[in-house]
Amino acid sequence: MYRTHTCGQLRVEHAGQETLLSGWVHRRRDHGPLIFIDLRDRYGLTQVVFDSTNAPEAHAVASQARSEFVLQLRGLVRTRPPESQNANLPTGEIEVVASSAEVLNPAKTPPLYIAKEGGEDEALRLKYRYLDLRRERMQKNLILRHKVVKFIRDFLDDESFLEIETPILIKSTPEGARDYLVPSRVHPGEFYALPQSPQQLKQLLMVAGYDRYFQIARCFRDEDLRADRQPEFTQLDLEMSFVDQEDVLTLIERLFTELSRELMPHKRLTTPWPRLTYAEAMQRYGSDKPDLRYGMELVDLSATVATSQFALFGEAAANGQQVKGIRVPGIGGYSRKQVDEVVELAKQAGARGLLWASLQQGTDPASVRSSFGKQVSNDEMAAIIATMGGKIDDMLLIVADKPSAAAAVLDKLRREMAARLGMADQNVLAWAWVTDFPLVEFNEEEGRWDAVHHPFTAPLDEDLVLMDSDPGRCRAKAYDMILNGYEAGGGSIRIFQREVQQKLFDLLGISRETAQAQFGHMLEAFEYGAPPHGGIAPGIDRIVMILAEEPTIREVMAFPKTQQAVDLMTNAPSPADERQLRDLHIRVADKPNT
RNA sequence: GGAGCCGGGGUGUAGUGGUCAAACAUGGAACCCUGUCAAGGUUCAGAGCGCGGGUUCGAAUCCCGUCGGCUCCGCCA
Repeated sequence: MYRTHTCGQLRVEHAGQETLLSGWVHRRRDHGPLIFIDLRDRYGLTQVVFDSTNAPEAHAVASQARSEFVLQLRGLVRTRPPESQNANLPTGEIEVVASSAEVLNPAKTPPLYIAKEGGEDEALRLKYRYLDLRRERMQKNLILRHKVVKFIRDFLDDESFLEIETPILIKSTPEGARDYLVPSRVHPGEFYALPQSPQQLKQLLMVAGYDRYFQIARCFRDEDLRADRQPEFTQLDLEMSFVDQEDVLTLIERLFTELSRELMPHKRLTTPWPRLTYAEAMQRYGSDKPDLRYGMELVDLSATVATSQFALFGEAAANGQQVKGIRVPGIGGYSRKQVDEVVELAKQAGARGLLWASLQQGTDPASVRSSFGKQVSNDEMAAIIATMGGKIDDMLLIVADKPSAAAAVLDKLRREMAARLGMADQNVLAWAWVTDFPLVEFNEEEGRWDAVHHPFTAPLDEDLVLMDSDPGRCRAKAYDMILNGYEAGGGSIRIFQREVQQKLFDLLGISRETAQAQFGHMLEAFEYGAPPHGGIAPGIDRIVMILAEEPTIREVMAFPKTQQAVDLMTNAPSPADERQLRDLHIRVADKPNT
């Protein structure tokens, strides 16, 4: 036996009991004849006292112990003298007086401090992840993650959902993200793909009659990484039969509202969740995943400046462009250098330029310091200020560009300014729905229509006719759940009628042969009685990241990869040996020079 | 594929052309110390500044290239 209690367990009521503890040396305070060791495991810290007069052998062990040694000790629990109790520790009212002790395993000086977090290069944390994971921050996050997944499982179980596993080795489909491929040994030259999501499989489960399915599913996408994107990540994959969009939204909203209240009781949220159409979100925020914790909405000035003599405004109106801006409060006093930085930021986001006007001196047009004051009349400036609701000490930032570019630039500026000004309340969970996404969008490069969500997404009933006449305006029964400026999940009601599916394939330029080769199993399945169905896939990593107030998804994953998709701990990926390659019928064409 | 930031004892930083064969803190070693909880005190050891070129009388410091980490754009149905 190694322990009778954990290091987070003992309290005053245990005083007088004999205890056996095992754990890591968190801190050691050596007073010579008296040594204190804080023994740590994932349950907490317990102070152990080693007294050279009462237990010289145990004391000798303690004097040899160092940080992160694994120790086992036996001793008596006792209430600490009142003046030496530690209110900061749950176990702070007691201590264990060691009678015997043993070093189960010594430890080298660790490259990371376990007791003191932060500061070091993240590469070091990733290389020694098993040490990093000992720290409170990662422990807290992984425990929260466990609780989130547990809550989801319990909730869905209560709602009659079945958790069903789907294969990791599946058929590659060409659309969407780049697949991770796995070579087949048995079939030379052929490959499995790892699922980008179990999309088709869950739809086939609906055909199979498992009308309420979910899975905590690992997904794989071979694309470049971001703070909120890893090559493998986890989704709550969920699908329901005999439902419309409202049924899915209602259930998921209830799940995550209850989850938020249960696990994050100190955070506020708005119920019912706000709903925005895609068009509305783009118009008001320039983003399909706006952070609703603050305002600073985009203002459309196109009408205000439609008749302006200022060439930039006039041309915009003539070319079907938009003039839009945001009002940033409190930065009217920005120096020329600071303003230039903001302009530079806008250019990085794709702006050709950025107009600005400082209301540091107030809203009288004559007192406004701006980049375009000489180009417009006082009346025009006054109209712009009025339309944007300008107040003293504001900075107005304005772009004139095609709608997509204006949206991208103002979204970037809105987020950057909100971050600088600390406008987002950390104690708010701004859940919301974005609905009515376009069904397809035109791919300029390839000269064809692409599915915005995926090729099984149903169009809105009333927009069905647009699939022929004006596909770009055809809306879909597709929806995203958003949270604090992140896409927390997305889903749709699927097409379950063969004719509509064929119509969409035709629109996407997928020939019957191609459709048969790629989706034949789906099309065939749908001919055997497919129920109306739809679903959603919330991203577990992102949601936990936001709940934990962490800046990256890596902080809520046990063993994440770097931006180059490398695991610094195991050094994956690594070359395969010749024997393995031969078995897999693979020859490496471009070997790096080593 | 592109842009930006970072890279120095075990760890985190100061140092932005000579005063630096590199300072401070923490960690490490040794000793002192019976109530600490970031314990305290004394002493000692520990890096030539990611790597490779270049500029200069002189380079952690400037320039070029390269490698690694991060952030962002492209990409992510």
